[in-house]
Amino acid sequence: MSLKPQRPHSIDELFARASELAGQRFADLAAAAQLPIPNDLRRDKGWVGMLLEHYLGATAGSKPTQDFPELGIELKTLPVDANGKPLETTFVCVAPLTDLAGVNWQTSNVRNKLQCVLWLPIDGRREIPLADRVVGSAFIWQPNAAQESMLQRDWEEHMDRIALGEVEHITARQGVALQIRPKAADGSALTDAIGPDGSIIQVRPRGFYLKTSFTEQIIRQVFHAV
DNA sequence: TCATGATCATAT
DNA sequence: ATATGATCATGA
Repeated sequence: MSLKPQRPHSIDELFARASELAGQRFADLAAAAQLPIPNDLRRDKGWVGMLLEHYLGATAGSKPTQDFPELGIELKTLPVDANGKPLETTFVCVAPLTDLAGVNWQTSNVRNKLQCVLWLPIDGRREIPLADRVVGSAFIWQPNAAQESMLQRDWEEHMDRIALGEVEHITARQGVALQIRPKAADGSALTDAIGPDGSIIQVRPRGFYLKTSFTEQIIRQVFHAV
């Protein structure tokens, strides 16, 4: 476990590697990877995700693809509390705000990323020192029919508003499972979007996120269903 | 208390 | 600026 793993060649291999991480402390994983561990995540919000990507051999970089495209799998960490309840929403991908002709749910980036997810629950409790937090039990999830139609309905509602030039009227309260929120480095980041009159306007970039109520049901379905 | 809107780091 | 990885922190 101290060596950098090679890229997994099968889903079983990937899952086995992920499963081995259960119970391991971030401090030990960081030490083995020879990575410095921050005191907290305030300035390193993606640190845990990057650390686990490293261990599982995910492709680094900023490509808009699944983490393991040859396996058709997306890797997502999920910070949870002592009861296994998600503490944060889950970022999925950036929301397209222009050039929407031809975009549909079937070929959407959201559906592609969520078709098969290797979830890695992690201890997200801020009251526990980052070094002492541990990885949870990995599980692979694919949306069932009800979940997929819920995601599709939300996605289509959001995209309709965007197409109608109502992006600035979208709030995180909209959507049952999938919400849209700002996704940017800071308030100065701007991108093109469709305005109320159909012309191009500048707005804060937006992203699709899974609401905690949705990921909580996934957790329940996997760990509390008998 | 908790979710929304804001923000942080890094690579390209 | 946009993509990845997300969590922070304050208002409700």
